[in-house]
Amino acid sequence: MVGDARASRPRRIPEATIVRLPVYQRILAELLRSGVTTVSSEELATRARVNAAKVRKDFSHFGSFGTRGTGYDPALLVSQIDRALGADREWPVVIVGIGNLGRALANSDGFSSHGFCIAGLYDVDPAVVGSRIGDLTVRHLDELAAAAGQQDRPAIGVVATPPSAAQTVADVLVAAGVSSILNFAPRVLNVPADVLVRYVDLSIELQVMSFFLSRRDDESLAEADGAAPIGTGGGPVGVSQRGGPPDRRPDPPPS
Amino acid sequence: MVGDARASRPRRIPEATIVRLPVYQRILAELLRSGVTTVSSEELATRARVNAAKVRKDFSHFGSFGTRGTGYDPALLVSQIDRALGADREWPVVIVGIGNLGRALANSDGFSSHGFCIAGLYDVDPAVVGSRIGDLTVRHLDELAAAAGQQDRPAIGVVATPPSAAQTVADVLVAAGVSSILNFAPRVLNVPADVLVRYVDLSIELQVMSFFLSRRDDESLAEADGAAPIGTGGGPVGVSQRGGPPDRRPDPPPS
DNA sequence: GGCTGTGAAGCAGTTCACAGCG
DNA sequence: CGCTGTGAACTGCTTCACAGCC
Repeated sequence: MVGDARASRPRRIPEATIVRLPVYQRILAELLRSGVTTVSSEELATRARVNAAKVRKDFSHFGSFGTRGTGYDPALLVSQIDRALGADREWPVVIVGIGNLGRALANSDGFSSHGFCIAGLYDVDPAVVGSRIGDLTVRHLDELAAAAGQQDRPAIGVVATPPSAAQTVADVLVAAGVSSILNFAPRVLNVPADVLVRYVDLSIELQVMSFFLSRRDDESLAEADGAAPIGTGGGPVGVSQRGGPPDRRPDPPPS
Repeated sequence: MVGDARASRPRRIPEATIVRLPVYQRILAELLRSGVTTVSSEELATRARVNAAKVRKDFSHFGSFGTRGTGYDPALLVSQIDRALGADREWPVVIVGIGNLGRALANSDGFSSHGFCIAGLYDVDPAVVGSRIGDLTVRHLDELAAAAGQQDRPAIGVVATPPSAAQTVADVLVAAGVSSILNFAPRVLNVPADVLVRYVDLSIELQVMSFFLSRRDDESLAEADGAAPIGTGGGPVGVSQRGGPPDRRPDPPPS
């Protein structure tokens, strides 16, 4: 809102905001479906379980779409968020590792919605290669390597293999020209500096929960101290949060 | 390190640190297996793709386990991290929603390792209820509700249902006495303030990647500006990071 | 000399609180 | 008067830089 008034150029949106946009979007889409034509930051904040000021600041990073005294138009917001997220293009995704998880992902509709299409399924197990999932045939990983400098090369690679194969697969993906990798294997990946890796890691999530669970136990045992429990403000379990937003959760690094 | 010298009481470990501990632990376990008896913060940092100072500060939050001039003893670190994470206890986990994802989770060894045990699998689909996975039989969700005030009640609940069922399932989990929920459904959950929810959301991850992908495209188009690309320091793609740590990734809130 | 442990500086993200517009 | 948009304060995390111990 200072220099550049051009609404087109996003100019530095914080990553923390980016991660919340899809959540708002989901909520807005639902409101739209139920015929709502205006929504306040307060209303959205409640549904998203965040602070209303955060909602307003998040939106302010890419424009002023609200009407003072009234609120926001869900339809407008949805389209602006789509644009900010780059959902106007379709990114081809390949999934490597067609076990239970890979299959779950392939069937998930997290892809079909919102500008992604599955461009290929890969594995190395002869028992799996050649089988069909939806209208796609699982191919051998070697064929992915061959897809290298092709015009049809994938933009995003999903690693759903056992950890022991993850680094090798990542190498193949990078060689095939992928520039973002979503890694479900519990392993830090080594990739070139210009490739983005994000991690989804069940066992980290569980261990974080374990931490808060035992923390809580410790606290109930130690019901003696001063006034506040230990946490930041009045939070119940140390850092952790009122039914949701311990907001934030890093992703592991590569090996 | 100020007042209480008692090594037992963790005294406020930042959540950001907690999330990295499992990563270090994994790396340390591997080093141990290969017979390494000492490791520097630098070495660990490289493998974890983080800054060495961060590694040292992370450990410093729960004690001084290193030897100056030498490094850390992996075995000692592993045991200390385990303790900090509360891995000395076994937390019973229930999984609700036995589709592809639920099955993948049930078969995953993210549970068996590190102090978790699957205490129950639940679904509502008659085609699934009664089937066996490993040595567990899938039960009807109603039986979970019945498990309420029991001594054997689960500590952690995993929601692996379609989004439309997620809130209902969360309610049942809370009623059954669960105090942490790991939600794989793309939906913000409403739970009481003392229940911790963490979110794992494929479509958010993809959309974040989409953002960075289009961001990058925009940048290559606009190869004109000043010296630095746009990002914080010298990072290649705005915020995003050298092959890994855009460190951080919030979780959506509940509806 | 090497590497840990840690104050202090720096930075990112959140929250407050209010000015400004409808 | 209500609700957005935003400077400014604040909180938490990261990084630097170095003192201290081996």
